Amino acid sequence: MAEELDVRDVAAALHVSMGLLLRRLRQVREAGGLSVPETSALARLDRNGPATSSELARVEQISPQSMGATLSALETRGLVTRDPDTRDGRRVVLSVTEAGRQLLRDKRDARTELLAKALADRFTRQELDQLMTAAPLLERLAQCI
Amino acid sequence: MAEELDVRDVAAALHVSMGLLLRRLRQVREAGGLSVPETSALARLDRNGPATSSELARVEQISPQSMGATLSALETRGLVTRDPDTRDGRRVVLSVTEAGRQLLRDKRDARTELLAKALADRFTRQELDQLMTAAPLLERLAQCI
DNA sequence: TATTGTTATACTCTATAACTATA
DNA sequence: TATAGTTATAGAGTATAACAATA
Repeated sequence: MAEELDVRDVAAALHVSMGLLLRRLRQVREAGGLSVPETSALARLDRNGPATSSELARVEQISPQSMGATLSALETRGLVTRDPDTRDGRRVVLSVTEAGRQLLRDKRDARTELLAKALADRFTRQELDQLMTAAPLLERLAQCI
Repeated sequence: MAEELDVRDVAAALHVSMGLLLRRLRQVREAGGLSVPETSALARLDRNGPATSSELARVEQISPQSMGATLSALETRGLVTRDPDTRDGRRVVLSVTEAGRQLLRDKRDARTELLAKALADRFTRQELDQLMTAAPLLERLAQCI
């Protein structure tokens, strides 16, 4: 009983604080910066290697149509390329370009930089460890709901 | 040096996993349920007591206009009331109604329930403790960026 | 002048539906 | 028939700008 209540408290606390944090982060958009879904899709493509739009939509938990729009925006900016699959005419494989990789590596994602700065300035080493421990748990949580 | 890189890793990991989780949560909307910002505003009003629209907008990190729209929706559903401040004609004080309190208490927030269920089913006691430790840190992070 | 709140408008992200092309 | 992708349309959430009322 007490345990179940406790789980609900964890859920509520996480829900509220993540919502607050992401609302704040979404507002950050430097000139030339990427939107949240663009950043997420590009980073995923970089980490996991080439993939189709449908596959990306599945792992990122959005509709194929939404992912298509996001990828079109990235392609227009030269950050990803579309290559038709020669063995299956329906498939189009997306890859990160050198420019896309550069953008990810050159610490130019304004949101992540903002977060990093705040973390460095206002959090102790121990607190950073605690957040680092929580991050993969949050990702796992997203995948199992 | 190594430490600064580490902070950036924490930031990136948090950013990605929170984005994924919230995108997933936003899709959950039971009949009669509240949207994410509605839930957040109502819960805030319940925790902190009566407040004006501007005050709520500040703590929730959205524009006064957006908060006004959210509160109108909550008022239409009878979950909050608007009371003019007799000493300052500009101010309108919002309060949670009994129905609003009931809705918050009766564990009827589908998103938080979904989270709680996943947490109870798939996470160990230790992992729950780690997430509980991280929640207030995330909230603090939201407030200082 | 400064503050609280409202109205009008537009942009971003996402969804669903309908379609084409390929398997 | 089933799958990959595109196009069209709509809705939610948010922003900015302009305004009215009050202090």
